[in-house]
Amino acid sequence: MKELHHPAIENVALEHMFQALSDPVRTEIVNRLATMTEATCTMLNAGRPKSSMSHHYRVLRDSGLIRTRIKGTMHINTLRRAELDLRFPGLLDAVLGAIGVNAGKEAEDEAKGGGA
Amino acid sequence: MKELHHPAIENVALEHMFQALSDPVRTEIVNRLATMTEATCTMLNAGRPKSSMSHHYRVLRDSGLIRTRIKGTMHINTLRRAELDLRFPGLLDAVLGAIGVNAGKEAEDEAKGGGA
DNA sequence: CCTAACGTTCGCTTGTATTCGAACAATAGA
DNA sequence: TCTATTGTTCGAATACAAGCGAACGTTAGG
Repeated sequence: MKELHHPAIENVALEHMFQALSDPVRTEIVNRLATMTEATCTMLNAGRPKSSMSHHYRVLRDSGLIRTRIKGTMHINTLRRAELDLRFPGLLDAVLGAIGVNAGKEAEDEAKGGGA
Repeated sequence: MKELHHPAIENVALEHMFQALSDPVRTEIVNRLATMTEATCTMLNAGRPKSSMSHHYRVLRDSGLIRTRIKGTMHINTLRRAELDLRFPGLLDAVLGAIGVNAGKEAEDEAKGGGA
């Protein structure tokens, strides 16, 4: 079993978290994980090549935002909610809320023809 | 009077904000502004060359996090707290709290010799 | 053992950020 | 007007991140 690396919660750096969240592909992953609680990589690959997505999972893992556990041939991803809430109280909830707001706005923009 | 550009609050994108916050120099600026309410650029330049710092102010401005108003020869920076709280309720407070936690941790690490 | 499925890792290209000196613009004061 | 001060802008070097095909490793099933 090939273990993947996850930083200890005390070593999670705020800057790395923000960096991880600065890419729309990754905020979308985080957003989905927030509602689905867990998901395999293929469930989250939106038609994109897997090498690209694997890169994003790694960034999210290294930043401390998600945890990936291996079951059979597939990798199951979850948000590290409880741990993160201990480390940075209230932050993840606020971020998830904002991602939701942002996602809503993007949908609006698209409806107005701004996203096409 | 040379006006600087600030995005309208509706056009502030979450990803840009996170990107702006992904650099320790900038989180420090934000952290200081959170306690000082306002500060000129020289007050925030920690011995670094001003062209570098000016770049960071610009990133923070473009991301929507700070506002710079010009008074005489100096530029006075403030956080766009109220506006941001309307756009992403609770986010900025959580971020400021986290930056504080992070800053505290870094001070600890340094005391332990990890930061040298 | 052989093959298919799931993701990671490698190597490369392209694009974007950071850094900093030097030149510039705007204001204040002598 | 001349000079000092405050910050921005330009330009170039360097470093970092995204994207993707191809090769690889691991597990499941035949």
